Amino acid sequence: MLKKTELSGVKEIARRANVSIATVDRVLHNRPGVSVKTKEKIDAIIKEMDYKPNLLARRLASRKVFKFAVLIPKESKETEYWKAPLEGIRAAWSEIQLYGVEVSFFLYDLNDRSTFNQEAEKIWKENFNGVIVAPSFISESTTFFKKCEELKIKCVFINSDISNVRPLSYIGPDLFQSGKLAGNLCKYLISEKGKALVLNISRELDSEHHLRKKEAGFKAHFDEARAKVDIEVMSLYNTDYDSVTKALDAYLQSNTIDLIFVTNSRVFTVAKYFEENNIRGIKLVGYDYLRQNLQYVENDIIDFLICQKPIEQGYQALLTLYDYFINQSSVDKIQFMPIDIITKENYRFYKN
Amino acid sequence: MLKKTELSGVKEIARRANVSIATVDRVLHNRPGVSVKTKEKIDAIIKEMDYKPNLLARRLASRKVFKFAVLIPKESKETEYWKAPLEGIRAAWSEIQLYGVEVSFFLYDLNDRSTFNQEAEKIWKENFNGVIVAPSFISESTTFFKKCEELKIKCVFINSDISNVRPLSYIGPDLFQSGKLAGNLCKYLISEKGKALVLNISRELDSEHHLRKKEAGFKAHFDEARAKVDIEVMSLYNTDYDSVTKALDAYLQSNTIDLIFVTNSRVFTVAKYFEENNIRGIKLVGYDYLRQNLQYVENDIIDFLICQKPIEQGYQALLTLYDYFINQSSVDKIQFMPIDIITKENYRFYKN
DNA sequence: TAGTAAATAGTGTACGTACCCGAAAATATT
DNA sequence: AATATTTTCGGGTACGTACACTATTTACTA
Repeated sequence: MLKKTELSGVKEIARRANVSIATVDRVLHNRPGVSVKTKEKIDAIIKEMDYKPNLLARRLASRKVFKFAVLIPKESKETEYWKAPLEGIRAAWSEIQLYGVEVSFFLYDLNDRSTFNQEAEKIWKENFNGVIVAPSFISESTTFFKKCEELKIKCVFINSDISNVRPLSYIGPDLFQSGKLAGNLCKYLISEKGKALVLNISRELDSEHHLRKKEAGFKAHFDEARAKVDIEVMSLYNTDYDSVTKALDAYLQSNTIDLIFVTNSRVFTVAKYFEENNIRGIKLVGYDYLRQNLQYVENDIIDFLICQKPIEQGYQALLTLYDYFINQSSVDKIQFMPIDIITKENYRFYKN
Repeated sequence: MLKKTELSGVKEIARRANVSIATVDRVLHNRPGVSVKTKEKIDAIIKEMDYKPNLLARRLASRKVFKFAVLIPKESKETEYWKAPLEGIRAAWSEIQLYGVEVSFFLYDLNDRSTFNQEAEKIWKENFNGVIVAPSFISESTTFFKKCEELKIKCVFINSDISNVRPLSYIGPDLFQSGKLAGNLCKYLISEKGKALVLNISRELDSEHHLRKKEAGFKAHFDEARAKVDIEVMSLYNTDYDSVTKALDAYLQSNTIDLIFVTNSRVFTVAKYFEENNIRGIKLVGYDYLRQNLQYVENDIIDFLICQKPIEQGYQALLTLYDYFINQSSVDKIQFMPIDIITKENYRFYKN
C-alpha cells in the first residue's frame, strides 16, 4: 500500500547533473541564467529519463492566478437553451477553481445586439487572460476578436463559428453536417416524393446565418441521395408563439406538407401549434434537449431532436483555457461535438 | 496574476480552533485520538468555513498506492469490440497513475468460460483493492463476486449486469431500453405491417441472456405502439461467417422479411452476407461502433447502429474505483450509458 | 499517592515543484 | 591587479496535506 520510492523528479535530475534543483527548474522553464553547457547536459538527462513533471506538485507550488471571462447570451423567456453551456462552465469551474482560476460572466441579450458590445467593453477594462465567446453576431464578434488579439486575450468560441478568424479553439457543432443528419433522419419519416418545409425562427439576422448552414446541409443530403423530396424554406423573424401561429396558419392554408424541420431549439413552438390545432399528419424534427421540447418528444409530436451537447461545450471550453494556460498543453483548434439523435426511447439516458 | 493569500485550509481551521494541524487532520479523517469536545468544535468550524480539502496537496502528500484488476474478455478475431473498454481503462489510467494507481489486466476468452475462472484465480492470489469485471457468464460471475466480497475486493461491473448481486457500481447500458430504442428506429424503416427478424448471434448461452433483454425491449416497443409488425426470433450459436451464411440462406429461402435486428456487434456478418449476395431490400440495424460495422453504414447496408460508449464505460469504471478509494467520494450504484444512434451522417463525430 | 497505562494533542518532516534571494564564478573595466 | 559587473548557480522557503513520532494530560491500578 505504500508508494515505491523510486527516485524521480527534478531532484533526481539535479543529482545526476550535479547541479541544484533551481538550475534544473530554470532549464525546465527555459528561463535565463544557465550556461549553454549545463543546459545541454540537463536537457540530455531530462530526455534520457523521459521526465514528466508532477502536475500535482507543479500546480500546488504555482501561485499564478488566471482570469477568464464568459461572453454568451443570457437565458431568455423564449428558450432556456443558454442555461446549458453556462451550467457546463460552472461545472468545470468548480473542478478547477482550486488551481487558480477565476471566472467572470458577461451575458448579453440575443434580441439586442447592442448589449453584446456593452458587455464586451466591460471585459476589455479588466485584465483577462482568456474569454469564452458565443459569437452570435458576426460583425460584432469579429471586431471583438480583433480587439482581444490586440489585448492578448485568448478567445474560445462555442456553439457557432465565424469565418476569417482563428480563435484558440472552436468548440461546437459542424452545422452543415448537422443539417445533413437531419436530412438523413427525415428521409425515414416521409415518402420518396414527400414535401418538407425548413423553418428558420430567429429574430436577429446574423444568428440566422448559422441556421442557413444547417439548411444547406439538409438539402445536401437529399441531393446526394438523389431523392426528389420537395424542399421549401421559410424564415420567421418574430419568435413569439402568436406570430409563429399566424405564419403557420397562413402557410398551411395554401400548402400541404409532410414534414417540418426547425433549424433551432424553437421547435417546441411549432409542436405546441400542432398540439393545439390537433395536427397529426406532419412529422416534426428540430434541435436541442430542452424540457420544452422533450415533452413533445414524449407524446410523439416531435419525432427526432438533434443535440450537440451544450453543457459539454461549456465544460470543454473552460477546460480548454485551463489546459492552455495552467497545463500549458497544446489545444485542438477545432473540437466538433458529436451530433446526437434523441427520441422518445433514449432521451432519459442522454447527457447533454 | 498572483494568488490571493486568503487564509484557508487545515492551518486556518487549526488556528480558529486553537489546536494543532494534526488534530484537525485526525478529525478530517475521523481517526481516533480526539476528544469529543474538540472534535465537535472542529467539525463546526469545518462546516462554517465550508472547507474543501485541496486535492492536489492531499494526493501529493499521500503515499498510498491502490491496486486494481481488470477482468474482461480479450479481443477476438471475430469482433474487436472489447478493444474499446480496454482503451478507455488505459486512458483513465494514464491520467491518474501519478496519483498512486496500479492496474493489472486479466483477459478471458468469451468462447471458453473456463478461462474466466483461470484468470479469476490469479486475481485472488494478489492483493487487489478493486476489480473491473465484465460479467459475461452469469454463474461464474456470481461466484466471483461472492469471493471478492469475502476478500474485501470492490467490484465494478461494466457492459452488462447480473441480478442478485450489488457491486460497487454498474456502468453500462440499460439493455431493455436499448432494445426498445431499436424498435423505435425500426418502426421508421418498415411499413405498418412489415415483418422483422430479431437475430441473436452468440456462442455462449449466458451472454445470450443479455441479448434476450434487448430482444424483449424490441418487442415491447411495438407492443406499446400497438403496431402489428410481425416479429420472429432466431438464435445462432455458431458465430463464424460460413455458419451465419448457411443459416440465413436457409431462413430466407422460406421467409420474406423487411428488416433484421442483430442484437449485438456481429451485425457486420449479416451485412457482409447482404453485400455478397446483393440483397438490398432488407433493412439492417445492429450494435456498436466498430470499423467492421461502420463500413457498411457508409455504404448504406446498415441503416442504424446503436452504441453504448464502450470506451467511456472503461474510462468511467476506473475513475469510479479512483473516486471511491483515492478521493473517498461516494459513487453512483448505477451509471447508465446514453443510448446513441449512429448513422452515415454522424458517425464521424461520434466519441465511443 | 506514586506509578503506569491510556487518551489526547503537538512537532516536524515529507510529497515535488516554483521562485526569491544571495553567493560564487566568470568576465569586463579601470 | 584590483575592482566592478555580469553571468551562473545553490540555499531555502512555500504550497496544503499526511503521518510518524514525541509530549502532555487524564484516568486507573496497587
